[in-house]
Amino acid sequence: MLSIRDSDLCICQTGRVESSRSGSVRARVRAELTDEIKSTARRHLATDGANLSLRAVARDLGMVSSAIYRYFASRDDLLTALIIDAYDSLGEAAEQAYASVPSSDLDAGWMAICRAIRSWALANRPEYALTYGSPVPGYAAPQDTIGPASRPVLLLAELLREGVRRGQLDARSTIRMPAPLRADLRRVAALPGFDGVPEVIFVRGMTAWTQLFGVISFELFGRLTNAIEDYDAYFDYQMRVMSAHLGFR
Amino acid sequence: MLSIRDSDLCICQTGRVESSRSGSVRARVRAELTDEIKSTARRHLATDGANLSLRAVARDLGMVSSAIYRYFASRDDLLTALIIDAYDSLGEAAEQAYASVPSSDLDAGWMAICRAIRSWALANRPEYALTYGSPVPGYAAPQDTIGPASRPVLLLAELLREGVRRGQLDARSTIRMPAPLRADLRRVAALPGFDGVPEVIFVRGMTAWTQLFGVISFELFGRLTNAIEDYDAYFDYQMRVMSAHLGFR
DNA sequence: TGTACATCAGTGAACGCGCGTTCACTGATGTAC
DNA sequence: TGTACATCAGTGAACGCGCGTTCACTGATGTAC
Repeated sequence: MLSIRDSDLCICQTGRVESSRSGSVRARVRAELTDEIKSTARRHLATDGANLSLRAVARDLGMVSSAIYRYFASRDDLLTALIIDAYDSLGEAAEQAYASVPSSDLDAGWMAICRAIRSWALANRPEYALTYGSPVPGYAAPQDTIGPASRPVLLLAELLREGVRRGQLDARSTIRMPAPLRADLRRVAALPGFDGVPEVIFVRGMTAWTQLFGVISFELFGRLTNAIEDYDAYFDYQMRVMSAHLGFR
Repeated sequence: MLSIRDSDLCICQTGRVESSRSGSVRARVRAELTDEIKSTARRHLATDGANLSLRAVARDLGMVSSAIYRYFASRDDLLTALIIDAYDSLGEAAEQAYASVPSSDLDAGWMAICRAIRSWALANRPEYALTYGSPVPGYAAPQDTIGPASRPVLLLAELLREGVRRGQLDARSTIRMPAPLRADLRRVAALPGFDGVPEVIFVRGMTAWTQLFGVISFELFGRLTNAIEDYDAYFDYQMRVMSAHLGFR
């Protein structure tokens, strides 16, 4: 309780000096407290999972529970904010990893994305469960989450487009696709971000993408205990298998 | 409320006649009510997910909440019973599907297992989320769940062993496995049920297995909305890709 | 077959706790003149 | 620079609800003689 109040006062005192030039102090304090609420809530996710308690968060911050309502209209709104943040931070981590690799090396790009996503998941387990685990009972994700949620997968699309552009992806197929599946893939390939990726390659991308999250979920949700000990080696191997499946050359 | 009480009386009245020969009536009524509690709880899983409420279940059954404690020692015990039942019913469904196909046709066996598991998941969404989704916050699965939980994957092992026995699985590998991964796989291959499956084949089985649950989870947890419409076709295709990956011949 | 006692299912009240959300209010911060 | 008013953050009490679990009790079912 004291810590918050004290820091508020500090900010106000220093803030008052520059209040006229750098936007209102109130706005800055507000932004900071919003962040603090979110990060406290994030900590609670670890133990409570999706049945996150507003009151518990408020208690941790030394506030009265009703004060949270100045920042979030409801518990679900707070949850939504956490979900959006999670997708964004995952997306950013993956984007940075991909950017750090020469775009000519598709295999390296793929492995960088995979490893970044797994690292993020390991470092942010509750957030991973929240976003890629079972849906939260009684919670329906609003439209605002769609954009951030597709950020990671758009990176896959970028990788595939790059491969196509460079002629480094083999578009021949061994397994015949049924017509309805082809139709679905064609529709997706028309969406912005995915345009220009042939169906055969796109479906391979989906296989690899599913495998990526499948392996991570198996690891994090405990499906590999008593089987795998060296998770790093296992993950890397499985992603290499997918790299081969994607058919970079 | 009335329905339960009435049926109890019915059973008791007819039961009294044959009480001496077919085991105690009490035991039978007890077993029936235990089942009824579980199936009511199962219905609640659909809306409440893992934060299942004992009181709500009792209410639905027209009992007082404390009465449940005659059947389950705690809420977690009830949850455990549901989890065990889920694994068992999934395992049985998969086993039956596999048994209905000639054991010489490995591809057919694989597809039968996959489709049975997906069908079960679609028909039992909350149970799927409970067993293969994110772990329940604050709940630690006891030892009793391990057996049932491995029932489905033992079927994969059986399929692989059959393939090895018949010489229908190619044990050559294209991607080099690092030593620690090989060690892990060797350890698993020594467990009862998996014995005799070469590492290379076993790791392919894990790839396919991960993909199976990955695709189902993506479908059920809403990761494919706005992309795939014909889920059946998509699933079948992905499992065929895995069949090819397993390398039956 | 009948009686006496033990077992057990279900009751109802209580304990002690939690939660999300609303609302009238205080007092501090920001703004316009 | 100083004053008057509007905005806003945080309070504290309350509403109405939920929960898991315990416990002394009643009355029915089962068992042994």
